[in-house]
Amino acid sequence: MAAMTRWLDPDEQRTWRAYLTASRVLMDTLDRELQRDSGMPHAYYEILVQLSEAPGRQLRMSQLAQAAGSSRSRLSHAVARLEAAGWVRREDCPTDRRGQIALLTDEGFATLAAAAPGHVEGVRRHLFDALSPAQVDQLRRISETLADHLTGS
Amino acid sequence: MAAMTRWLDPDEQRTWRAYLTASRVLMDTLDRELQRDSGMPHAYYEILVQLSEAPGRQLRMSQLAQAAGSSRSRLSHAVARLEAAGWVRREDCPTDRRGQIALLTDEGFATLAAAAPGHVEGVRRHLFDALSPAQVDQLRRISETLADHLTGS
DNA sequence: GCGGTTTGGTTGAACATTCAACCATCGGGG
DNA sequence: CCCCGATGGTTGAATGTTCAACCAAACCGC
Repeated sequence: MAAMTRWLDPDEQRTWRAYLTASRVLMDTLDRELQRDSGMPHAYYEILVQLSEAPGRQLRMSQLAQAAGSSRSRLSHAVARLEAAGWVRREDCPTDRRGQIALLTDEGFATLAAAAPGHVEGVRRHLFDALSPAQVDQLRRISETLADHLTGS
Repeated sequence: MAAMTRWLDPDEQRTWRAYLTASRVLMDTLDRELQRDSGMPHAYYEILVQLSEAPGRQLRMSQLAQAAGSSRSRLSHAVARLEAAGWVRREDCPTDRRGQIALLTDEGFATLAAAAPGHVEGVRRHLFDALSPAQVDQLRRISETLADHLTGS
């Protein structure tokens, strides 16, 4: 037997709607800026960032998928595109014959280096400039709590 | 001449990463639950919700696009699908021969009513249950500030 | 080392979104 | 009244994402 639905009260409704709108508009804006200035969607930028921060600028496909918050299938398609663009290369993994290693090419690194300043400026303008230092701190705690809660369960 | 990039300091980095992860995982989770339980993506759910709350359960396409945070093109495609599913119907606008009115069918309303409890439960479980009342309040203020900032500029 | 399960990764089809081009109508200024 | 720019909406192609099916290699127990 089903328990009664715990509906949202008016305050929660308002919070949820505001959150939905804000995160949608923020992401849309950053995504469009990145596409306009660097010709890639935010998800692809994330992949390049993760690779650039990995030792040797390379990662196993699975680890890269995890780091970039992507499904393996999605990553597979994405890396195929990034490879076609010359920004990423694939190599066989020496220790596991099933494995593939994605590695950031010099050209990919250069593209990322060119894209980063504009994107960071966008994040600052659209997010941090609007919030007080206290709010930034609150947002960090809230986000970390949520991420823990979601991945923990 | 370009000004120096205002890079993110370590605290800001951490906040931005946490926010990215949390909002991505939250939305992915809710989206997958909605798809599994009701066979529609979150964006389509939003369209049905907006229609259900409009007077007469109908809206002009443009207003609906605005309300659902969608481009007109996207909405056009989406409504075509929703119409094929029998959840929405299109009618000509009597006062503007260019216009189209989208209206929620009874079947669409029933589908929405069936989907809502599960979805709301998901929002509560994945979002509100993880946060303290103070944090919920903070999140609301932050989100409203951001939305204002983004749509204002 | 054999057979079954799990893991790593890819593939193709279905679906969703974006972008630019397009058509029709509306509305305002000569 | 006519023209012209702005508005409302759709379309098709290109691009991304998801889902399920699949293959191969690794791991595990015996």
